[in-house]
Amino acid sequence: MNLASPNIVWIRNDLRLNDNPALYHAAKQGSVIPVFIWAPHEEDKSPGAATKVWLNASLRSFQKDLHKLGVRLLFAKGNSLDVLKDLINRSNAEAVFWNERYEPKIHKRDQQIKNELLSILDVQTFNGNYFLSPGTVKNSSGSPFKVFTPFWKNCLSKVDVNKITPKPKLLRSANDKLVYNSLEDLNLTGKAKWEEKIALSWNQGEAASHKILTSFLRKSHDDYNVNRNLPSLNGTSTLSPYLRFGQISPNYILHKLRASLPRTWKNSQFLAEIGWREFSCHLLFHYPEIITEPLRKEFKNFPWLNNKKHLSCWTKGLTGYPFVDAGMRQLWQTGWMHNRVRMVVASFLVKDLLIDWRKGAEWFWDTLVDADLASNTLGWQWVAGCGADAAPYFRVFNPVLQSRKFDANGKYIKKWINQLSKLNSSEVHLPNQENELFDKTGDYPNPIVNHSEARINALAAYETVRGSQR
DNA sequence: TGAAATGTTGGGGCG
DNA sequence: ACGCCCCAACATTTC
Repeated sequence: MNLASPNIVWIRNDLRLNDNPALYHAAKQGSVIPVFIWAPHEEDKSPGAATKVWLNASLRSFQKDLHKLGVRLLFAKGNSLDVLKDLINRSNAEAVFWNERYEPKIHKRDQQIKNELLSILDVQTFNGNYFLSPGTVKNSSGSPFKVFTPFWKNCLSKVDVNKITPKPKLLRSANDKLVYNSLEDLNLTGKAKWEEKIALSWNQGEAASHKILTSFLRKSHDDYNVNRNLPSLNGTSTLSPYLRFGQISPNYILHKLRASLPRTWKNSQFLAEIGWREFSCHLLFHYPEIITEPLRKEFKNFPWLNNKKHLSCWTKGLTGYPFVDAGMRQLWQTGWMHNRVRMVVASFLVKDLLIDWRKGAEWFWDTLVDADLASNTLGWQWVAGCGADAAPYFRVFNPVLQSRKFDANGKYIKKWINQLSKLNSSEVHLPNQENELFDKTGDYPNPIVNHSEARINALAAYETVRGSQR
């Protein structure tokens, strides 16, 4: 251990000090050089606009956190291997540490980089962002689970509940002279108003995620099963973007949950939702082609309509179904959408409009601050009925009934659609039906499709899939 | 982590 | 008092 031969910590989706095994072990073995490399061309899918806004703010925050512990976060752009090799040469590093990622292309890239670097120096990689490494959860016949419940049961039986890596107390800086780029040089954000608005509507740091978790466990977890479905409340944790960038880890959440509910934590529906994130990651690891292909092959030739005008109405929140439009506007304005509403807008796109789930996944990928390749892909396939443990195709959400059920007084709708603010709770779920409401709703559009007709069409399309299955 | 269509039941109006 | 019908209300089946 000496300052002349430091350890490089390759920072990726792990912008945290707590429970960060790569950072911790590097620090334990000597001085550290943390580096973030912007290489969007190496990703399975180049990060979307909203994620870049989040990433930008988060990197700034993490830079500060590291600085407080005595080290500078380096920024670079280009090919990851080239940057790492250059940094190794210039710093005389003796080892490189990182926390693993499991998206297919990235995972393959990392394996290649690891092999390449191992001929020069020591490389240590860790599973820091999931409970278990993908590939280690199999059923009795040795294949991956395709149904959530048995997967999760198996997961819970294997997970090491005490596995949490301490926060390093002080980091020894290796070399202050090394400079690549500034955060601004990475050009993650422009000066657009929406970018600023999204950046300001959140507090992106690791510390913020801990506050959110603490407050959620104290105030909201008890009523989670009911309140998580009501988008006008803050019944969900809103931790998704923090999990996406590793500002908080599943192990850390589990650690706090167990402290809060020592006897009943295993039954937590909230924890199960983190389980779905795990499930998605493991499935994508085993079936890399599902980013673009349906997991259930019989959906390969599904007769999507892909009406461009309809797609455009959906993205803009102009479908004429208030609950759907409110969700799409919340997404556009904040980079986030309540989970219940995500299911409804997704069902509307895929089933009422018969637009390919991949179009929806693209839009979410670009607009969600928590856009994660595995969760996004599997979530959309689930709604479309072609994924794992998927909603049966004949389960078609009625956007008006969902609205009445989960936003009875229209509070959520009115928050996001100004034109509907004057309607009472019986009018707000489906206005503009050839009646006198027109004066109250301004230019809010009429429904672009009739739901009951759309439902019949969707079921007919499903028949063709069932036919090809035989 | 649906909703619509269809079936069943039982109370009450009424001839 | 009785049978008949209507139709909520609930249950089951189907998509």
